[in-house]
Amino acid sequence: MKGKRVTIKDIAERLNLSTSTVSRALTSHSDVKAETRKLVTNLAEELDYHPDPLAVNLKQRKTKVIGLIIPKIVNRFFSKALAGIQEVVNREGYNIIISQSNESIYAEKKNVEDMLANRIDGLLVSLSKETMSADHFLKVLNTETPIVFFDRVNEELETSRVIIDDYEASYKAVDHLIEQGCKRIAHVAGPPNLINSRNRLEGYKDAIRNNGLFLDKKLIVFSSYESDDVEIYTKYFLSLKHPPDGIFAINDASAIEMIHHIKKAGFSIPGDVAIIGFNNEANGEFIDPPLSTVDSPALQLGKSAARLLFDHIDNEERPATCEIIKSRLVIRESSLKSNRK
Amino acid sequence: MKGKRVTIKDIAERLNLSTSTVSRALTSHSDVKAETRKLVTNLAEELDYHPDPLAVNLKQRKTKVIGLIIPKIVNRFFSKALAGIQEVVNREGYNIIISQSNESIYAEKKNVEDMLANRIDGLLVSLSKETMSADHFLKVLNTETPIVFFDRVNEELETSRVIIDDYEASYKAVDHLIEQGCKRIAHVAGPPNLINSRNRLEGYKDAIRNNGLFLDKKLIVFSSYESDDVEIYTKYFLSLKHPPDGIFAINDASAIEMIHHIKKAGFSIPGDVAIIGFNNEANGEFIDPPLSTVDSPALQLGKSAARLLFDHIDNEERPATCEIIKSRLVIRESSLKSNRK
DNA sequence: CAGTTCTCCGAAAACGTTTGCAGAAGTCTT
DNA sequence: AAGACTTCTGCAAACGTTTTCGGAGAACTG
Repeated sequence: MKGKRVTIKDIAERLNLSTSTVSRALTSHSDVKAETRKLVTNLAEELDYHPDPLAVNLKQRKTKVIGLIIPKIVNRFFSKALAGIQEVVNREGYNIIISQSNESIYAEKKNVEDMLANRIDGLLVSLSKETMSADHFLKVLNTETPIVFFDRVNEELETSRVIIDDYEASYKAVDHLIEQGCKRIAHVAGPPNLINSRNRLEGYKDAIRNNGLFLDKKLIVFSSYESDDVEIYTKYFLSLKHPPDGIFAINDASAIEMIHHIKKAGFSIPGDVAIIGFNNEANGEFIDPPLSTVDSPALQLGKSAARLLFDHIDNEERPATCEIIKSRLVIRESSLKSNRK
Repeated sequence: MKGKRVTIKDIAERLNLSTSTVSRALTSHSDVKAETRKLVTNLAEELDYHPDPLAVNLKQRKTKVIGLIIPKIVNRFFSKALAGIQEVVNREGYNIIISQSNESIYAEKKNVEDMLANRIDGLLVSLSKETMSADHFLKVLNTETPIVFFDRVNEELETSRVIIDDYEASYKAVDHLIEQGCKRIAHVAGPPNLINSRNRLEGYKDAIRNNGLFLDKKLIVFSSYESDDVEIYTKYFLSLKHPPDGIFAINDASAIEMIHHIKKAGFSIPGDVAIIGFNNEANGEFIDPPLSTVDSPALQLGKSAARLLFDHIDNEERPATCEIIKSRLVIRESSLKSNRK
């Protein structure tokens, strides 16, 4: 006995009304007598009526679905952002269709195509590490579907975006390391085509220079986010004639792994080399030594991005804006050389 | 110039055909001359025609959406499962609507209601830690919507489920600890209403007993998955007259935090107490000492659950089954007392 | 060549809503 | 008391498909 959904027609028949009146009574849109409205809403309640989203959407020419393209769900940063997005999206009665680029530009393009074939009402995206140009998003824009980029954003397109204060965060982190007495600070940078990697790199450079230290290009490496990456550049750092006495890593996972390798090589942390990570991931607090890091509010980032997207969906004329979420330095022991803890 | 979607009618007009013929030509369903089919498909290709999923779904009485209810997205285990689910769901051309119970039975019930109001074609769920009974899922079953439980499953309902081999995994982990010479092994168990917690507890108990050790109830604590939890029960263990010399934890996060507290209290790992975690999360490999754990294949779990769900969607008569995914012991240093590394 | 079977295609209904238009009451104005 | 508003409601079209039914013509059968 397949639950036989209650339709608007059922209500109309039982009340001797037309479907139009019932519809109007329910959507509270236009004029219908208070009395009949009461009648309708009561019966609807009683029968546990829910309008069929399929029919409504077809009529309204909306899918009530927003697309999300991220590099990797399992990346904690993105799953946190997803949680934030999901919160506001659900509150709006929308659904999300997720797809992962897996850091591949090829997959990203394919995802965009799929999103377009389905009909989505809006698109949220954080670019893959391989993405250089944003041409594949032009098609989406042509259909008047709003896009909001977050974290790994694009700057060519006339779209809204929300990012964290990468430059400042980076500057503050490096500044802190210098305050602790570090003279040779290494930086593990992200893929250089990502704007946030570049911003962090700039923050790093400026902090070094403004403090009168020597900016040694040998102390900068670019992470490819590959798994065997970390061991390689850690060993590289340690093999230098003048190894770094401080490291600003691309993320906590990288920092934690570096600590492991450095300790194994017989150096002490933070004594020989101080380390600070990025993202404030779960385990950083409990490793040895506890990891200093930058708390990047991924959840809030997701929420803001989603809200911004709905702004655009609700108001076609809304001009594109850029929102910046403030991060926060979290100092633990891995970066504390001085004893004034 | 809002992209003016190409419809089946446009094709029909340009070819002087009826919409029905075009539809048939495209769906390759029934009889239409090869020649006209060619004509239609070519033009469709040329115009970049995509059937409007909204209309198709309304007609087909399907939403092409499956619901997913999990405790927390940011929990790495679940985000991995989500990645697996997402993979097969997307391949089937379905979308996912996600909701989190946040470990609350109240939220879980609400989520189920929402899923029902939207129309979903299937439901994937992993229960909250508070869930005792599964009555709130009966409504779903009444609408003939298939449900598949995974990991944190329900046993009352006549539904398919996929789990990991909790009992065996637990047994093997504890067995390993005993092999290493542990005599007093503690167990951090999960909420006792979750079947997988109970299975692991049983595995633990049997391993203890079958090896002729004394099963000390004082060495069993139940985790509530709250964040301040770990410190409390770690201190409890250490305060015992006869503290444990081995611990089998509920998950890696807990194990890592315990290691932190135990080291801080002046004990050595694995010397004084050996530890093994669960889930094989990212950082376990690089902490000090590297964490032994049980690798639980969340991705595969998600994939299997999703595939099972589609089996049910495609075939209403499919009987409910239970699939068990094998886990694997990952031995690192945190559990190695003997030197035969 | 009349009857039968096939092959292909079109008309129209259907899925469950929303909405423009118009008409039926009722109320107000003068 | 008749016109002019209001206020409420119903009809029917529409959203873009799929699908049932039946019909036209071609091709075969005897």
